[in-house]
Amino acid sequence: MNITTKEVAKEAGVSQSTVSRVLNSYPYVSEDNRSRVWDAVEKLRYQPNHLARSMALQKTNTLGLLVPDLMNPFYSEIAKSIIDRGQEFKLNIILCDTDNKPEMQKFYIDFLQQKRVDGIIFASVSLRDPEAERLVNAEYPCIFCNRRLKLKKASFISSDNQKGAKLAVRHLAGLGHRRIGYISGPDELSTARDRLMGYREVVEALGLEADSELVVQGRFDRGLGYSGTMKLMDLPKPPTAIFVSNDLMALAAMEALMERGLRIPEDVALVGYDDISITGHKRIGLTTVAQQKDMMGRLAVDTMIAMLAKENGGTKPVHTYLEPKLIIRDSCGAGKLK
Amino acid sequence: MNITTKEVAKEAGVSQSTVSRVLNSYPYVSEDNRSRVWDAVEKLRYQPNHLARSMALQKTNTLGLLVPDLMNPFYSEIAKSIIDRGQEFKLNIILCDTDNKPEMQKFYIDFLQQKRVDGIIFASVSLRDPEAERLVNAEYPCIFCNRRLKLKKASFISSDNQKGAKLAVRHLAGLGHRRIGYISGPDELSTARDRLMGYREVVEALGLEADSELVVQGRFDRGLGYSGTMKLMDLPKPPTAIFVSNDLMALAAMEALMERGLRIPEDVALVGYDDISITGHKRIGLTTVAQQKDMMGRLAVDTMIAMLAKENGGTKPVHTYLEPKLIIRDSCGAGKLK
DNA sequence: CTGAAAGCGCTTACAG
DNA sequence: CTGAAAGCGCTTACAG
Repeated sequence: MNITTKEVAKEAGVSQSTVSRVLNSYPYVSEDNRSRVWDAVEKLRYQPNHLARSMALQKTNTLGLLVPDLMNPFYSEIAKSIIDRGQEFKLNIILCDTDNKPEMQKFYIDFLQQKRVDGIIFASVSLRDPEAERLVNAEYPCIFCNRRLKLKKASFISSDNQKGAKLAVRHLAGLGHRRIGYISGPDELSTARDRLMGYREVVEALGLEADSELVVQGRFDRGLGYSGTMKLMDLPKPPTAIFVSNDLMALAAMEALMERGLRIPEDVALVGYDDISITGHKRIGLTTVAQQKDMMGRLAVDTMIAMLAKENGGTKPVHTYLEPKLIIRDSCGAGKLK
Repeated sequence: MNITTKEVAKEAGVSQSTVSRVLNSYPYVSEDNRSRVWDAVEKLRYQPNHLARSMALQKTNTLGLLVPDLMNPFYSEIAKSIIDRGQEFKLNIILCDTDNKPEMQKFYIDFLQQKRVDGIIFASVSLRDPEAERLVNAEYPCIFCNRRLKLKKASFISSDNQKGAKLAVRHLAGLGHRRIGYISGPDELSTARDRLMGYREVVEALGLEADSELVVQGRFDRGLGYSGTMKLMDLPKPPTAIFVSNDLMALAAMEALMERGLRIPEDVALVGYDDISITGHKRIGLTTVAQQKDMMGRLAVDTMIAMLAKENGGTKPVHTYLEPKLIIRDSCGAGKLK
């Protein structure tokens, strides 16, 4: 069925070794043989077998990518960026959606290792992730993208989430808000934890109201954005502004506020996080903190390539924090000033 | 570095053949040997090498999936559905985003073939796609999902797009609209062509206004939704309703109308297609035609599995049209009636 | 510059 | 029930 180098060799009247050398542009092959091989390749429509090649080379030129939720546009953008960047370097990406489930993550890690990927990029990890830690400790090539691992020797490319949160809260405070609610993400994720720290820091620094019930625990999914908002607005003294730790929840928060008949930003100001593309829609106009998603993906790939280049580690881990940026739209109230 | 069956065999004191038999739950192995092998596997943390296995078996248990645009939530949902369904059958999916570019499609087809995937699911194909046709004619296992190929012997799972468009246009007509604009997709795509046919059929059947300038050519991306709407509203006699052939463009159409100071649905009614999740947001409220995305993905996988099961084709191609469903929200004007 | 041969890590007739 | 051996399709020292 499939053509092999053996057939090509026969057709070209050379040995398999020579075919292989031509295919891999090995320098010392006579021009004559070189062109005969290429002719045969074309004539037979030869397609190299990556499996066999990977077997012989002991590397697959393939990376695994673990994302927690492909349905979240934030992650489809990250994934796209990683896939595109990988392709520039002829690196294939196997994309796996862990659905935020640790057991899925474990399943996919095993799977990727069995596929003998050259390394794994995690966008799905929690601060303390035993499986991921095991890999890092075993010197298996891993890069953490967006979410980082607590483990110091693990390399990551992340946003400066603490700073992002600070931008958001300071902005709200600057607009006169003293009582700012916060809907957080799962505490075991670095992104959620860092953003919460940023929020708290500004609340303290600026002497904003700091009742503990102003912070509600979310889960980075739609549902919690809704119920969290309801909970905040049910407070005896509800906040005048809400900062939501990701856009998906902020979108739901917006709906919760609408359902209550509250106007945004007049009654409650709202700020999200991530800058997924729909937030810029005129009907939405959500003020949010943008992350350099594309850069994050690119750097994750570049860092992985660097890691794979040095034979056996020895190199220092890379810890990169990308600059976040506040995108001011209508939902915070500042947009109206213009 | 990596443990092989050889090591496991040695550890268990049996031959590689026996290890292989145990690993693949081959029936005739003594209980004794069986447990020794499993013990060794655990002790050594053996991970089978899929590459070698695929080489020997001449199948990879992997499918390629080509989507035209991962950034469109419609396709990330399709992809998720296919990946999830694949996993239930231990089929791995390599997801490739062709970015709607034929040359990318060609690149990925080659790539997937080199990876020796067992088959390819196309969600990215145009009606006349030479590369895809070549594969189908060569009896290479292909399933077309959502977009179909003109070629009769190709199997596809698609929505009944003609019917979907008819539902939308009839609904608008039922609300009293006689002059309905239509923003189409690229003519070479089955989805676009079928929807256009549906639109035309209803326009004719109901004797609606049928000026040719009521139909503008779009490209299934945001930009064209915007400019197409502008073009329609610039008409000497603009339409009172616009049907847009996908939600991404409809979202942009919404913005274009807002920019013009036109109210939806009071001044212009709007209907989209796809029912991507954001259209249900309270701030958006876009009436749209829902496709059975999840079912489409599942069936694509199931059909592929059936195709792979029968040795050499001979079986008839599968042509499945899934039922679309009109989701009525605010943008068409009917929502207000309640 | 070139070819024969071994090896990558599995699976599976074949013979016992 | 079990093992030795060949084969899947490449690559690469090794020897010429």
